[in-house]
Amino acid sequence: MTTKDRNQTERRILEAVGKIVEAEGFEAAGVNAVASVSGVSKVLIYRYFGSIEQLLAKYLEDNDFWLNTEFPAMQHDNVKEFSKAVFRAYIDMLRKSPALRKLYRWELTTNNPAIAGLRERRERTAMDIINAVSRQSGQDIDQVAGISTLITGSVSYLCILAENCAVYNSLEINSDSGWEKLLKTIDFMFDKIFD
Amino acid sequence: MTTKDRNQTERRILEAVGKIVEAEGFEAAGVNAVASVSGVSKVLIYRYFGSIEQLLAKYLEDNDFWLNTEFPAMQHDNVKEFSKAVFRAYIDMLRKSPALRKLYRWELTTNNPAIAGLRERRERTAMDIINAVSRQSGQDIDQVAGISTLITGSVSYLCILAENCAVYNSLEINSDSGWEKLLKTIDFMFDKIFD
DNA sequence: AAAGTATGTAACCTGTCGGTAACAAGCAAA
DNA sequence: TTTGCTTGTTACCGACAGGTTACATACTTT
Repeated sequence: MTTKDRNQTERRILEAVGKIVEAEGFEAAGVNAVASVSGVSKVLIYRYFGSIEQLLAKYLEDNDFWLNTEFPAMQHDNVKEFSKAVFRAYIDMLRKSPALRKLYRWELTTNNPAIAGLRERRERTAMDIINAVSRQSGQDIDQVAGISTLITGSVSYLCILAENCAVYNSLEINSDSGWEKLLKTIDFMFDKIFD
Repeated sequence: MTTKDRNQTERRILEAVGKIVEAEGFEAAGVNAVASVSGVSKVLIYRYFGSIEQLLAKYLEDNDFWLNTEFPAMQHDNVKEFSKAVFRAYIDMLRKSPALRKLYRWELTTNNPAIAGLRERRERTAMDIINAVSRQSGQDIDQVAGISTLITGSVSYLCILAENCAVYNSLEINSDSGWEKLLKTIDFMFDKIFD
C-alpha cells in the first residue's frame, strides 16, 4: 500500500478478517493470514489493533453479532405464534450467516473476554424473551427455558454441522426442505404444549 | 524406551493419544505431542501407524465410539418410557466421556474418512431406533426424527459448550441440577406428545 | 526549508509443526 | 560368527507461525 491512509488501511484489515472468518473460521484468522489477504504489512495490525485478540474483538463489535431482528409485539393471545416466529428468525439468521456459524463454532473451542461478553449479552437477551413468554403463557419458566434450549441448542449444532455433513437423522440439513421439516416439528411441539 | 517390544510401544502411543484427546481434543493430537507424551520417538509413529490420520482412525476403532448401551425391549405400551430412557442414556454417555465430547467437537470442524464412517454408523443406528419408535407409536416418522434431532442435537451442543461455558438459558450445564431440569423438560415434552 | 511525526515495508528472530535420513543396538537365523 | 531384520534414537530439514527491529517514505507543523 503506497497510499498513506490509516482509516482505509484499518478498513482493509477488518475486511480481510471478514473474508477469512467467513471462509475458514476464526481459527484461521492469524496475523500472517490477515496480512496477506489484506495486502498490508502485519506490523500495522499490531500498530493499529494491538493484537489479534483485539482485532477480532473489534471485528465482533463492528459486526453486531446478535439478534437484531424485530419481532411482533407479544400479546397474551399470540404467545404461540410469537414463539414460533422467534425460532424461525433464529434459524434464518444462522443459516444465512457463515460468519455467525463460524463464531458459534469458535465459541465451542475457545474462551476469551470477547466471547464471554457475547455470551453474557446472549444470555440476557434470551432470558428476557423467556421471561416474557413464561409470564404471558403461564408456563413454568424452567419449562420455557428448557424448550427454548432444546430448539436453539439443536439449531446451533445442526447449522455448524451442516458445513461438513449433509444428513442428520435423515434430515437434509443442507437444504431448505430439511429445515422445513424441522420447523414443522417445532410448530407441532408448540401446538401440543401451548394448548 | 530401551525395552524392545513393539506391542508395548504401540500401546503406549495409543494411550498417549487417549490422554491428549481427553485433555485437549483431537486437534492437539499431532505427531510431536503424541511422541512427547508417550515418550516414544515420533519415527515409530510413522513406522507403526503410517500417519497421524491412521493413528487416530485406529484410536477411534479401538475405543468403540457409539451407543453400546443396552435398552429395555420396546413394546407397544412402553414407547414413551423407552424413548425417555434412550435420551437419558445419550446424555449420560456424553456427560461422562471427555473423549466423546472432543470427538463431537472435532466433527464440527473436520471431514475425513474416519469421521465419515462414524457418521454413517450413527445415522444407521439412530434411524433404526427412530423407525421402531415410529412404528410402535403410530407417530409420523418425520415427526419422530424431528423430536429426536431436537434433543440429541441440543444435548450434543450443550455438552460441548459446557467445557467452556457454565450457563445457557439459565441452565447450569456444568452441574447435575441443570441437566435434571432439562430431563424434566424432555419428559414433559414426551408426556404432551405421546398422549 | 527543516524538524518531527505518522505511515508504510522488508528482513529477521524464535519456536513449533510435520516429516525424514542416518545411525545404534539388539535378536534370530545361516 | 556373520549376515540380515526389527526396534529404537538423534539430529536434521523445510514450511510456517507469531512477533520485533530497523529503515524508508510521506505528510505537517514550525
